[in-house]
Amino acid sequence: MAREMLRQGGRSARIQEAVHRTVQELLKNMDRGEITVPMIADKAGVTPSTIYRRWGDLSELLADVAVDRMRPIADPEDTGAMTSDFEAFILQYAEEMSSRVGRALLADVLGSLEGNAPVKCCQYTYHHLETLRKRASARGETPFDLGEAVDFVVAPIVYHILFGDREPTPDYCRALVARFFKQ
Amino acid sequence: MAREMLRQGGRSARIQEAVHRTVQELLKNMDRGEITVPMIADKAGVTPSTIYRRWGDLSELLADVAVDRMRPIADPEDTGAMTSDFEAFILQYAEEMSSRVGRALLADVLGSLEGNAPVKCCQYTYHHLETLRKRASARGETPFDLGEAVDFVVAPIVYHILFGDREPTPDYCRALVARFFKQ
DNA sequence: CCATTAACGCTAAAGATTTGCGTTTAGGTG
DNA sequence: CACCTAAACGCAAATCTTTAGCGTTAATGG
Repeated sequence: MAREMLRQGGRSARIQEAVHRTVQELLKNMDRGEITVPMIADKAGVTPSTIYRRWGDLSELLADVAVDRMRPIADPEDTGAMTSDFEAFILQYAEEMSSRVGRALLADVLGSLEGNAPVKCCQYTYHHLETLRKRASARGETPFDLGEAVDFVVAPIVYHILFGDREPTPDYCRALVARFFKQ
Repeated sequence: MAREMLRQGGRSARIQEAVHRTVQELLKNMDRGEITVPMIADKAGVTPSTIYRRWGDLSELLADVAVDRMRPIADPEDTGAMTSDFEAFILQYAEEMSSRVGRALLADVLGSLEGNAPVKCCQYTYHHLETLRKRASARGETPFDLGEAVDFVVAPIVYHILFGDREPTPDYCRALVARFFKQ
């Protein structure tokens, strides 16, 4: 997001909502390279200057929307055991992030020079991992370390998606997970 | 780079050279957010349309320049043993990539939607690691696996730089390296 | 040395971004 | 609850960026 809103209610919120929704719809139907601020403004029923003043430029707006779309809606599935919980979460994470949409979200999040979209995005991941960790603790399993989970499993997956040097296939992801718990 | 040049000599090469040099100078003195194509064209003594036709847009040009700047100029230092070679290389890699300039290069490389800047950039890393691996083999040491080196060490460093969730300090990097060789 | 055509320069048109100014309205205050 | 203040907006002019047409230059191959 650009700056945090000083005014949260009414018109301001309605416009944010309309703009976000418009961006998401446009992203479904066209390449991000073809999307422009005036185009978004028109479809959202707002003037371009409103968008420029509020978000700065297109990449900040896209990053804002991307972070919003990445926000967790549900906790990771509970499969009954830590390792299977973890593996299930990672497989879904890799699939989502390596999809066309996921790659676009990552690009948008990392493309914002201002703001702190990257940190927010990565906090969502930590949050999910933390949920799994607590769940494991509650079961009496010896929990894993958050930082190590990111280093061993999440980081490699994201690296390969970003640099395109290999595909994060389910087999590859399972191997990462296995290596992590066997360390 | 946009497409590969069909004509490599004379004027075409001079212009590429001038534009690249101009971009690098501008990057030293100002934020990338303030740099524009007409500004580059002016300082390089070219018309803007030439840049647009050849590179497409600013982010492609920046990616092209960034890849160029990342191209290895020298092999990693030879310290006499594989583990110290590897650690020395990683420490330098982390320092370069986490610097102001390095973060900008990474952002530019990953910011190009077209082209294959990310793959090229990452191939440079593989090339360096391969050099270290061969050198170890020649010494009679049992060499490490390239893919695992990226997964265990390079990927976490890059992840933390990109998402800003922690600093890749020398201590942290050394711990990654130690974990890799102890695995 | 000549022919071919990729790549360039110039310029006008189209489009995106910024800016000034008046208006609306959210959030606070008496 | 009516009022005040300033944030956020709409509108429109000015500025800047990007695209496209067309003639010119010069790299490459014969």
